[in-house]
Amino acid sequence: MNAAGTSRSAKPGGRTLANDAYERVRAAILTGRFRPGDRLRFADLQALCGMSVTPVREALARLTAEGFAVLDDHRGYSVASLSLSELRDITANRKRCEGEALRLSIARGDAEWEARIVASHHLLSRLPQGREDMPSVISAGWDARHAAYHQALISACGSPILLDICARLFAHADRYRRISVSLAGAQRDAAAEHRLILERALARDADAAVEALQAHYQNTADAIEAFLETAG
Amino acid sequence: MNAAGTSRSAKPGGRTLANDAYERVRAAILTGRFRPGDRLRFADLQALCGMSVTPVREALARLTAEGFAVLDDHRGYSVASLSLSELRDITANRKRCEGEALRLSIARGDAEWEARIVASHHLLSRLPQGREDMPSVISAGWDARHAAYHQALISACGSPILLDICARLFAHADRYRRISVSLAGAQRDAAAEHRLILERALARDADAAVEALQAHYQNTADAIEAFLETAG
DNA sequence: ACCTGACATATTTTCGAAAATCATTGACAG
DNA sequence: CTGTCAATGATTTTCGAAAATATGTCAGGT
Repeated sequence: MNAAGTSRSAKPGGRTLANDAYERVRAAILTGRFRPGDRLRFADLQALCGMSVTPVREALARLTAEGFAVLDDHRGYSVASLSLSELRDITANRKRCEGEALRLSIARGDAEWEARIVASHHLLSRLPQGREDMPSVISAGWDARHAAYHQALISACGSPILLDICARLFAHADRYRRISVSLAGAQRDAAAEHRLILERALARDADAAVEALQAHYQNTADAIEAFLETAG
Repeated sequence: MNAAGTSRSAKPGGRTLANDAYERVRAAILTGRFRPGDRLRFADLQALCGMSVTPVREALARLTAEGFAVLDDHRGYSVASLSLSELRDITANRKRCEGEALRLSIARGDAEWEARIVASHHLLSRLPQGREDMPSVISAGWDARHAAYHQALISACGSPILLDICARLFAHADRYRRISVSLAGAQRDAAAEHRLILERALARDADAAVEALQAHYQNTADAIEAFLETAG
């Protein structure tokens, strides 16, 4: 019996096998290891996760409700595919929703919120975004810190529902970004943009901060668009 | 073999038992027949839907991802409970998201969009919102037409993601409304507000139409709040 | 060559029971 | 009287196989 969690080897991720399957498949989709359009056969996923069909089925049901997988009745699940129009739709909604959430956070955030965004930005700035050698290991840590920084920025908005909407939009947008990075190799350097957003948020200049955040998302989307048009 | 659908008696709703269970349980939650906080035992739902545990489990996984049920690992599912703070959060986000969607629809909508909102409003106006006698049958039709009208209003916004967000917010808000109506008995008359929104949308006066829509949602929320504070 | 239909295969969907986990009860010690 | 702990019952979670459905193949006719 170790201190944290149980001693069972079969449930690394969550408290149930279904949770474990959910986290594994979700991570594989978001990182691009399961590619857009790929079929998600139960036999494969059972072998991969080392469990029966029931928990896998539950995991795919959740992922489908979140838009990461699609189900064709009696024909099986597959990874949700990418499209230029969806990327643009995600980006537009992200700019609107996260922009509003940032504005609220700047209006309502206290000193602890300031501490959260300073700390999470520091962690992010201390990590290279990615390199040609060992891209996977480094980028795994960077991806997590990048998501944590953006979450911290809007964490004082006071609306759990808005936070949930933003989290979902971020996850979908990040899938586009990670897949285009992993396939294109190159990626742009967003460190300056992240710093600019932080400075303006700390200065409580909502209009300027929101403008910087929206420009950041638009720049990211433009880079992905360029990739999708050539390789997609 | 009849023309539409299969001849199987076991699948009235969707093409699979899991779809059927999903629709049944969802409807029961949204109408308030399954009350907030109620436990959702598999034995009960299996008996109700006439199927085994697997499809029921899949249905509850989907409903949980949509926020209509909550899961406590190894302790079971239950109907999501209501709270004053959540009602206010839903209302604020609804005003923001649907307001923006209506503004986009007014800017982009063509003649077919106009026809949709005129037609759906006509259907809605031809039905009494509810009466003391026979409330359930009448209100079932009214609820559907009410949802259809609000969906039509924003149907030309051009953003599938925004439409999805609005649909989810509407469903959650409508659960609050239906439960408060069914428990309080009385309900306010929103016909004039619906007509005002339609007129301003047809006149392409976006600011005025959005203002009327947001006032409509705020008035509805205020009535529910009054009920929640007394009876909740 | 091309379409049709029956057969065989692959895959999903569902079931019924076993295993695992949680909640409750009641005995017993402090 | 109070708190701990084991035994019991209720419920969730998972499994392995059966049933249902879709997909692919191939012979036969036009």
